[in-house]
Amino acid sequence: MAGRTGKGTAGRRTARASLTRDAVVQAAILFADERGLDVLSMRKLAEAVGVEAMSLYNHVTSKDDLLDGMVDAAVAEIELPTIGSDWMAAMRARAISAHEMLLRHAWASMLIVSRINVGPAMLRYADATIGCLREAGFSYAMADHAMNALDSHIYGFTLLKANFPLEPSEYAEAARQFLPMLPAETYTHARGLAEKVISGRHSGINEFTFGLDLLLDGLDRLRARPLARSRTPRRRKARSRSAQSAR
Amino acid sequence: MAGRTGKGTAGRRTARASLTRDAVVQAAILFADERGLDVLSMRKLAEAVGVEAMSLYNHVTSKDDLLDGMVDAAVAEIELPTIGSDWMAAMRARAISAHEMLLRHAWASMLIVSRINVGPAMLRYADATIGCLREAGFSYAMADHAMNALDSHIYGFTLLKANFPLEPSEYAEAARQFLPMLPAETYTHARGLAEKVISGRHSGINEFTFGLDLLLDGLDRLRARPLARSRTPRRRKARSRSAQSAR
DNA sequence: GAGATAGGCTTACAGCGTAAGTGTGTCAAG
DNA sequence: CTTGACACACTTACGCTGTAAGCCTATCTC
Repeated sequence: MAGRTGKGTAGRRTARASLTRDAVVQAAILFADERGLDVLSMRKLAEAVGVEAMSLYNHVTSKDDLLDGMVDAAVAEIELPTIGSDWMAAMRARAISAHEMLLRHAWASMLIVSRINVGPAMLRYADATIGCLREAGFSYAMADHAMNALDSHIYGFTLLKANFPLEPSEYAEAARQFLPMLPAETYTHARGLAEKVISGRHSGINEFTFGLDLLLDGLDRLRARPLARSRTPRRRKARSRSAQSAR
Repeated sequence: MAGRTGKGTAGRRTARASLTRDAVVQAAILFADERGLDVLSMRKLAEAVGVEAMSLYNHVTSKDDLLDGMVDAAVAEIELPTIGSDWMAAMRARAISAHEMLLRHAWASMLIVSRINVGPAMLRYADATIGCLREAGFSYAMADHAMNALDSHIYGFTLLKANFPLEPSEYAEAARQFLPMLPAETYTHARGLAEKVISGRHSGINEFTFGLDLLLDGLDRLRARPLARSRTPRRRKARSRSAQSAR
């Protein structure tokens, strides 16, 4: 699954061979950015770089290998959290940086959540994140939970947003056109929301930072008092243990 | 894009025609549950229901139409939040029910986040959710933000979990085998986490409810003081000292 | 009976990932 | 300068995909 290491024999550089694994991966990223992941095929990518399809296989072992390379290159663009400083600011910056990368590369979210990623950039990214949280006083288990919750938000939010086919400026008009499909008796509340968007009193824009800050604030409280988790009475009794030590 | 309406001419029922759109969709769901979405092709599905591939197109307009039908049937399995009762319990139950459905139908998360879904079940689902939050005192805008944050967690978490190729019982052993790939100097913290899992002091299991409860608790606080609201530039940070803005 | 129709069927096509084998420009060693 | 090896591009071919187009017939309505 790993693929080639890139430049094996160090210094050698032939005059003819301009194509490299890295060039193929970069071309694939550019192609997917511009035309979409579903359009990316080995034949079309080959055409884009000026060779025949099968020639690409001299540089990647399979299309999956190529996709792995694309993912790791994309993850390498994420700003790593700086260990030691204010953890909340660092994790917030990390999440926003990841979100921005995922918007730049609309294909990336889908690839990341649908395959195993153990490239060097991904490992570095996870390592820096855990390190930042550990430094902030979280246990390994809590750091693991926190990273997982934050990543769920990052990928989930971005996927939902990327899927949504409209620009914010088009929301109101789209809602107006969609309204007739929402009979008032059946879909009272969805209709109410749509009308709010039409009226201009709600933009319909969902901010990435809304859910992110809910999570960060909650994590901060857990960090402050890892034992007594919440003030809400009902359900969280048995669970509060797993909050801190997770057996 | 919509697809057929199902039974057009009401009462008619031929003796011969046993296949219906619904039967095709249900067969596809069963197929995808058992063998995976990537294996599902029109030819294989046709074989499974005992017809030729092209015969399926008498009941669905395209494979995309079939996938739309699968998604809406899956969403229909989610327990709707009951309007009027304790909103937090209702939203918690909704999220867990959705999560369970997504685990039953491992293909569903990916389909839901990667296409536009406006089937009746999805509309009902969204409507009931907004209604529940409105009833709890959230504004339309806040209800929208809340639903989006919760859904991001639901789909993001489930996708990350579904992608992960191991059973919890295998975590420790897998971590042991993976350890040599993590040089201690380069990946100090990730290695520390892996060792924690190996030692048995951290299961490695990430609970869906961990992030979910962080979000619900945060929403509850926002609901209590709706003035410190969503678009706040940076943080609702009176008490946590590490207030900071990370742009 | 006559005609319409729903819903099977076969055929065909362009595109996919990639296994397998061929040809050639460039290198290091003799 | 020759030679052998290798890197790397090439062609061909296979089985798979979704689906357009058209055919055939059992069953319905009149």
